[in-house]
Amino acid sequence: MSSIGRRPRADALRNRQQVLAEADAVFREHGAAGSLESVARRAGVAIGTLYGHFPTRHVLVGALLRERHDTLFTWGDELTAGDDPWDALGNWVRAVVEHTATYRGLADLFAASAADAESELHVDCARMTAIGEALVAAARNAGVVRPDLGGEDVFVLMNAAAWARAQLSPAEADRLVGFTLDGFRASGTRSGR
Amino acid sequence: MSSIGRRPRADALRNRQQVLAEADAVFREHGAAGSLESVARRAGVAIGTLYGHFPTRHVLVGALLRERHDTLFTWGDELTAGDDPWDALGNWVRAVVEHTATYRGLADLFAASAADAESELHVDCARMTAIGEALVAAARNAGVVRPDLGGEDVFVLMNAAAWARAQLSPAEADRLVGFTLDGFRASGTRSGR
DNA sequence: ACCTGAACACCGTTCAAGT
DNA sequence: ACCTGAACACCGTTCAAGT
Repeated sequence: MSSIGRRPRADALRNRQQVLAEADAVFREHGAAGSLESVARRAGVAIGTLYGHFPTRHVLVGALLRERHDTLFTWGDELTAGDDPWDALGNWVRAVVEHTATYRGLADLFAASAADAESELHVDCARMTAIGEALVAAARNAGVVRPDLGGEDVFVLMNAAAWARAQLSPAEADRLVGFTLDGFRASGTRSGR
Repeated sequence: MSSIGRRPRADALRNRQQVLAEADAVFREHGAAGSLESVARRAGVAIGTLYGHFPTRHVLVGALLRERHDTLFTWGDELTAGDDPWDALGNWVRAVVEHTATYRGLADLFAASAADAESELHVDCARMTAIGEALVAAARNAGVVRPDLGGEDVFVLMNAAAWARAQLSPAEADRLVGFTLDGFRASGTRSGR
């Protein structure tokens, strides 16, 4: 039998939570590639303790995002069932862009994880792509997006825009999203005409 | 009097060129954030020699890009004088995206340099933005792009797409460029209708 | 069961000493 | 005028030793 379900030691639980809290702070300040030694230092634990709880950076980031992703993905599934597929797609893209920009460099992590099935973040990327795919399919059925648009296009836009949001300027990144979404529309359905 | 115009020592010149050659190789393999120690090692010089010639990473990258940028920017100026402003804009964007993707992480360097007037790459970013501005102005006069489009939008698209090209997939990044350029068009002028 | 911190390998950057 | 490489500060990651 494994130890699943076993109550963890009280100090271990506290260490784990301290590390998560400080990792969030360090990643917000210095990006998702921020120093793990500084995380351990700020959390008041030895570096080995950090590695004991989170063997890789992907696992640590994955633990930090777990809750936020659960909420985000559940909401994404609900969007799929809505009645305005165009607005659903736009709202989804904007929300994920904002989320992905919370840590500078998170888009790079997602890019690496999408291509690496071993990464702890791979399932998250797959889920994100799947939701995009569903939203695109609904919009395609409604005839509001170009017929050649795919879920992958949405994933690329979201990550590229998140990169721009964190590295260049939030406002400019939002403009980029707006222009590109307009480019996603089916010919002749643009709002401006 | 400064030593400008003075003939550099033969060994110094060779070291400089060796460092440039190996830096290009290392940056192509490992990105623009690749190890400078490995560059020096591969070039057969001490680390201090590298720093003597190139005091910062920006200076080194700037020296590597100088020629390519001269060619690129001269061509960009010529594009401005052409007779099809829409094609000119598209060709410019696609060429710069491909260029910026030669070193993974170069878009990040450009993003940092655009915001930092002290960076050796800042003038390059300013020049890139200025050419984009001129191309957008010409396209706006011709009525082929939305009136609210700016040169900054072009800069953002180019860097975000270069990021996507290097981190995700070249083909997908090109699709993103295509969609976004379509979003740049003035209402009612899309090719597909 | 978990924590500690030394150990190893690597890197960026500076600078006194050489030629 | 230029080159060298030791020195310092920092980091990622592992693992034997402790409790």
